[in-house]
Amino acid sequence: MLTDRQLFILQAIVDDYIHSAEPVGSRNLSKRRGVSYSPATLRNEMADLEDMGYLEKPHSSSGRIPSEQGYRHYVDHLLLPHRLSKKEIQDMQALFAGRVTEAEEVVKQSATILSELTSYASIVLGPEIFQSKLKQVQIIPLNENAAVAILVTDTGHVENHTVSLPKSLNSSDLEKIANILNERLEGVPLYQLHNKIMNEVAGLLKQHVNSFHDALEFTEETLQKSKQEKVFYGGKTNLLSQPEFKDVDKIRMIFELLEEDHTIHELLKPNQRGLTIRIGQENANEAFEDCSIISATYSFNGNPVGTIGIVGPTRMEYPRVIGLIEHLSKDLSIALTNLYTKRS
Amino acid sequence: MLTDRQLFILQAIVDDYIHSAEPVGSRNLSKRRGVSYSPATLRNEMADLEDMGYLEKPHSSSGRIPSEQGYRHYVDHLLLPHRLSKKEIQDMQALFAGRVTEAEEVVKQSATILSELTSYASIVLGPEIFQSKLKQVQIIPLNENAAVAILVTDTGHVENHTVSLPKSLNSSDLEKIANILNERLEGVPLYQLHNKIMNEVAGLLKQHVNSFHDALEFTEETLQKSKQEKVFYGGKTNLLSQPEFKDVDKIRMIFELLEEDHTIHELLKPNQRGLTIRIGQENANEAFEDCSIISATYSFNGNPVGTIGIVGPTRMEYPRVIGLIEHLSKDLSIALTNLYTKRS
DNA sequence: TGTTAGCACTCATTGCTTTCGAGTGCTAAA
DNA sequence: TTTAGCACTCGAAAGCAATGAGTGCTAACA
Repeated sequence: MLTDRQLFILQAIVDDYIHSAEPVGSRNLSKRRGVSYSPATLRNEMADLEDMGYLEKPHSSSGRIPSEQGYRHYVDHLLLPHRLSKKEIQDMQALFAGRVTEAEEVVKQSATILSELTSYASIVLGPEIFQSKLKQVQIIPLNENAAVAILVTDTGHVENHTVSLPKSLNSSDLEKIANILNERLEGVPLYQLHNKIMNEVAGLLKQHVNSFHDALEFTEETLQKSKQEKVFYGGKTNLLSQPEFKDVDKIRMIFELLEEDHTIHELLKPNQRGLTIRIGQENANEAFEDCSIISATYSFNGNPVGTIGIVGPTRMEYPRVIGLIEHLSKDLSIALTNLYTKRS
Repeated sequence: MLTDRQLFILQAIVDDYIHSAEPVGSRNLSKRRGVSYSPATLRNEMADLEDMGYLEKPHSSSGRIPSEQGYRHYVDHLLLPHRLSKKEIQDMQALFAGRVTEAEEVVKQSATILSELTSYASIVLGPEIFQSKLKQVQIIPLNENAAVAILVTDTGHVENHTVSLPKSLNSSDLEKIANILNERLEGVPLYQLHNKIMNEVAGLLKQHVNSFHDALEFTEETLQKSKQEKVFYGGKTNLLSQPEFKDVDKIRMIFELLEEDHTIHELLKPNQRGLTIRIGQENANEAFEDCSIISATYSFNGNPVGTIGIVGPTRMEYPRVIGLIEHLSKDLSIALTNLYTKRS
């Protein structure tokens, strides 16, 4: 077990290294305000901390840097709550000051703000819209082969895609189908659409439309949701300013990974609620071995529907980033939930 | 004026440097197949070419590299038409093989393909939709304060945004407004909407809706087009593999510029028709001083509506990139125009 | 007169030393 | 238990010679 003094020293070293990016030596550490031990004492303690795996040396005669275990212990036990500055809070609240009408838009802007405030890169997932409810369906024929299907949800989200138009359906059929869908499906959560179609709509279609098979297929296609994996990035370029990524190969691996939306989504998708911190190898991905990712879920009407996260070097300003993410994820959840419950 | 031999040598040097990224020396050049001059002769000619500004030396005893003027001359006078490979052509055509129903989607995918085929970064602008015609307007109230406005164009493009709902308009007013708009504005090109509203719609509104002033403002807001500057990027990460950008600061400047959509749009917006090649300083932007940009407009029903472009180092594979861009811009124009004219 | 061989020269790159200094571990004294 | 002292380590920076690909120039050659 670590003594109080060891904890204090570990904390001091991590704090120092986070800001300097330079290995911390005993001499400098002892000069730090608040530290009243001599270099020699510190050396002894630092050697012990290294033996226990909390610190490491880049080479045998250099200062110490925190190991991943060191960061982990710092994050788990030594973190002082960080006071956000006025400006930080204002910048975040400015997001919600305007009329919040579209969830996805706000979420995208969150990514931007977050990367600007942290000068790391941000990743934002979602919001997953399958919980929101269908408000209206529009089918707009474009030519004899294709139509645009538009789904509007109660959260103001609009999805659209083109659907192919079976020859067997004429425009009066389309109108009927649209009417049936709007009548039967308004207020139905998106994830239940498929069931509802099979159980209720199919029967009505059979009753009112001639070529039932085509009509059913067309209906299914019309109500297809866009792929769920919405991944937005902000401030990737910020990473280029970090000294640990001055090597182009390293940053290339990171950037290549950040283009794989699917992998990123898997990595960050909202499984557990609340804040997650992954340090270095904990990310289980070679490209991220020198990165830490801090992420938090945000929720919509009480259910987690997305994630906001920050990618930076393992030497990350944990206290501040955690403060920002916690604050923003809360604000975001409130804003989205307001948006949701205010609907008629 | 350059002699034939000088032209030949210039071409050989540019070709060589483009592929090796190493300064070209007389000795190696003379060993090149097809070159039958001795190193000494080449040295004389190279010195002359340098005096005339077509070549330069990184330092006094190194081989030559093309100057910007050298690239310019190469591009203007020495370019051999490049035969695209089967695979390249296939990859591009695969874009249009499927059902092409939405212009913007195809255009985005063009950016991806282009960056994959070239291993440079691609920039794609547009398509500017203001020429397309309004097909239908939908106004869907979300709550007492806001509604979603949806515009569908004859090209299958769907725009949507939220609009605030004046208290003075009730749902029957909204229905009336939507009816008037659809009746009067179908088939009207988007850029004429404003005029049409003022000239024709305003009168009808006054006639049918009580609070005329609110209604007019609401209508204007409803038909607001999204901002015209659509800029898509592909394969930025490719640039990290180029030896000229192994310096993080250089690449950071480029990436920062590539985040300024507005500047990029200004730089590439379709002014003149056809192919444009900007080499190094011709881009008039410090971040691009080591980059060349090759771009071509694509058109929609005969009018240029967008641009596809490639950003790479000045040492770019000009012949191949030009071949690809020309081919793709033509295909794209045809595909879009087909899409357009096939509409009912 | 245009081409080429020869040669001295240049300069980035590489590898090797040296120096410097911040840092360490260890021992012994306080 | 803490600290002063000291020898030691090792990366970074500086200096230096060797290497070699390249040049410009001159003189010989066809």
